Amino acid sequence: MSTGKDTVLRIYTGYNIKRAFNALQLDLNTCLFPAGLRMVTFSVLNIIDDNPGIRQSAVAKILVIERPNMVVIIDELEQAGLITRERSEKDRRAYELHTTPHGKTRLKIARTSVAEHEDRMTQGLSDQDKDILNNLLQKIEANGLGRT
Amino acid sequence: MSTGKDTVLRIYTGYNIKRAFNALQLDLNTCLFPAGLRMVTFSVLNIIDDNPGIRQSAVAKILVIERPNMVVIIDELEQAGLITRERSEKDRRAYELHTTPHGKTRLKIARTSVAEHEDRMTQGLSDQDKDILNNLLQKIEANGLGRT
DNA sequence: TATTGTTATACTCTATAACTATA
DNA sequence: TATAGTTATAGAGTATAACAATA
Repeated sequence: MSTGKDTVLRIYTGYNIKRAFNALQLDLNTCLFPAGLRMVTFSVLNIIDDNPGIRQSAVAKILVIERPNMVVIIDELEQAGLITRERSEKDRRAYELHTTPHGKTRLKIARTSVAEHEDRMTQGLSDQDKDILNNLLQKIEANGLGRT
Repeated sequence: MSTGKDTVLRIYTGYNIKRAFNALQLDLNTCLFPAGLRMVTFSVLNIIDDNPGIRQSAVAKILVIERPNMVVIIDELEQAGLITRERSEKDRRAYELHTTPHGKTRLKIARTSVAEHEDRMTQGLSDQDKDILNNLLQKIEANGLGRT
């Protein structure tokens, strides 16, 4: 049946997730741009700030990023003066990552922008709706990871 | 507060959507591989089958794909013998796209695989849960598109 | 002039193999 | 031998500019 629309695909949860994610990512990157961050650098900065001294490989594991790709992300954050990379005393192969004061300030600014972005993207959703949504999304993720 | 996890990011709907989407896409592409399709070619084939004679630019608009990128996707589907590309009589600039019998057979097989994939990914979700999820995702998408 | 499809191109994201230095 | 970080590289996916044919 011809509809001229994407009705055939709207039955799929996967399609709806992709469309929502694309719209959301566009808005997020726009709102992070003034802070000099992207979705991935914002995520990494958050993880480092929440886990002082964490290693690159641990960040990579948490965010499911390949280690080679993590290197350039860490480079970018270090060169921007947002994090420090210091050799571990206990394991001289590894680096310990910390947010700088500048990084903490930047993170605070970025979090404010992201909070506004989240409010904008979840307009019309109640707090209960948001909880339900996050819960259902995490169930889907868990169903997928069970297959890895 | 150090948790060693991604708790700081789990408060964001955007992060949960990204994680769910990544898990879902991995599973989908694996399940579409035997049918010789990817997420995007499956989507395009569905749109063409649902809208016989549709133009490339219309498919691109529906799926939010740039026209130059659509060309190679249409090439791929045509070379696989799944669709035909015929000059429009009414507008000699445009092509009219149709699924071939082979394309319809392939689509049927792929839809069965994708249905299994969707069941797998939404395991533990009731029919009502799925409706709620799709509804909330479409609201988020609409909130984003309002900003374009 | 504007539009359809195209080519060329470039930039991001992602994934793998192989190296080094340490363990 | 295994691991942390790195380099090089290749494949997707995505985005823009400019062109030919047609409207």
